Amino acid sequence: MTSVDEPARPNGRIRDAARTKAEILDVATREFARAGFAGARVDEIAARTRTTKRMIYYYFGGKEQLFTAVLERAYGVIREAEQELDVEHLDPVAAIRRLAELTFDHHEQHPDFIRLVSIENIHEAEHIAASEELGRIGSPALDVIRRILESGQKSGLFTADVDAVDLHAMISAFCFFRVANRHTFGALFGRDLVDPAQREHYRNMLGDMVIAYLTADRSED
Amino acid sequence: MTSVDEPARPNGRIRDAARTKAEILDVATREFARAGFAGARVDEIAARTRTTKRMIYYYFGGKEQLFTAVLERAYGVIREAEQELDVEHLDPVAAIRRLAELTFDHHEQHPDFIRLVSIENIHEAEHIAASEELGRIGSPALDVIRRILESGQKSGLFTADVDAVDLHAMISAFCFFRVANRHTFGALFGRDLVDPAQREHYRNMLGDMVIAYLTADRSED
DNA sequence: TCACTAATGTACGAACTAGTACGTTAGTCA
DNA sequence: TGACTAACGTACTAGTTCGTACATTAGTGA
Repeated sequence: MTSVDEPARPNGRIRDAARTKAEILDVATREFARAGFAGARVDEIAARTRTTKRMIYYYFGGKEQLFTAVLERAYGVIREAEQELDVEHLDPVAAIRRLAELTFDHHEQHPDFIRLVSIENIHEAEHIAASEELGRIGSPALDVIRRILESGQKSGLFTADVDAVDLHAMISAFCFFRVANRHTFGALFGRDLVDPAQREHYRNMLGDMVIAYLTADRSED
Repeated sequence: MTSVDEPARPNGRIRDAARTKAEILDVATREFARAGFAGARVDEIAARTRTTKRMIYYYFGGKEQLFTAVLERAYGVIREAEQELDVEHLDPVAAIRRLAELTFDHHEQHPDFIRLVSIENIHEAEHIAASEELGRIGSPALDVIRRILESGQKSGLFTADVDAVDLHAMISAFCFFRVANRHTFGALFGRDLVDPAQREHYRNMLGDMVIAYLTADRSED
């Protein structure tokens, strides 16, 4: 996330629309992720920036639109990361495993993003629906999966009938759940899914699961 | 969930503590699931019951404790369902598949429960932590998984090193994500994970995934 | 250098919202 | 049958929270 700090002019205020907007988005991301949409406080967000509440309304229009902007930026970060995906020089099995691991890493490194997505689902994705930007972005990762799958299926390594969106859902489900449901799962089963000591274990488990699914012989059913 | 309706006495009020409590819990479940903890309105809950806000405070003490009570009951429903799990007469492969399918079905049939759990995770499971009842319940499903795994491993059907809690996490992740993230996933990828026409497809996918993972040969890595 | 506008700050209000003080009544048990 | 209490209702308040009216200033282009 774009964090900004520079020596504020001794007395007078500095004018920098881009910086002010970015700072509001930074703080708002944390506040919405912390407390949910209804729980987040516009006054609290304003207090934690170097500007005032007035500016939130000036730049974003309202709480609702601010949340949408926060979501847009958060999804933008993922999209960028996905665009740098470079796994297609690997053989299909290694490529899928690597892609799954990168999803695993990204989710782990962006718990606020996970929380925002959970929150947006409580609101039935109404902000995504209201956002032009979010409506039209595809998923670079999906294209990558599509190509790897095709190549793996052609060479007979993978079971024929697996769909890219489904595989993406499977990988996301594992990675998302691990971070999003960390707290209830920990409280109920006494196991921290995000324990650093278990990180490699779960990372391998994900890869094993996906590869096992893709290479399994399903004729026996 | 315990829904209650009976002919209200023409004029006078009826006194039935159990019914009043249950009715409050019913309505509160829906309201919290709809809007999250902070977004839920105590007045709204009261308005939708046949009693008044006063009673919510009389019986539960406050909004926070009401949410905890709602969670306790919701988890109670799952626990009951899990106690009726009857799969151990099946061979290990069929038993695990059946167990996964029952989890799949239960999650699908209780979207409000899924939402409550998502909400509780936003609040870092603080209500579960505050609840004696929820702290001490184990998971009947977990015991079942443990026994099936052991039997499957003993007979050499399953890979040796799989842990019951991990397998439970894997199954839950798939089932939970499908329901919880339905809206954002649908908005971004144009696919409804809970589309009835795709139900059997995803139900099979889950079973295939779990069995493939459990029976895969991991020696080659 | 001056006028003009984008950017900013202050102060305030209207509506909402969790929670409570106080009064009432239905059922029950001695 | 009468007294006692659990169960219930009404009306209100204190504090919060989103949003805005109004005033101000920094930068910029003519």
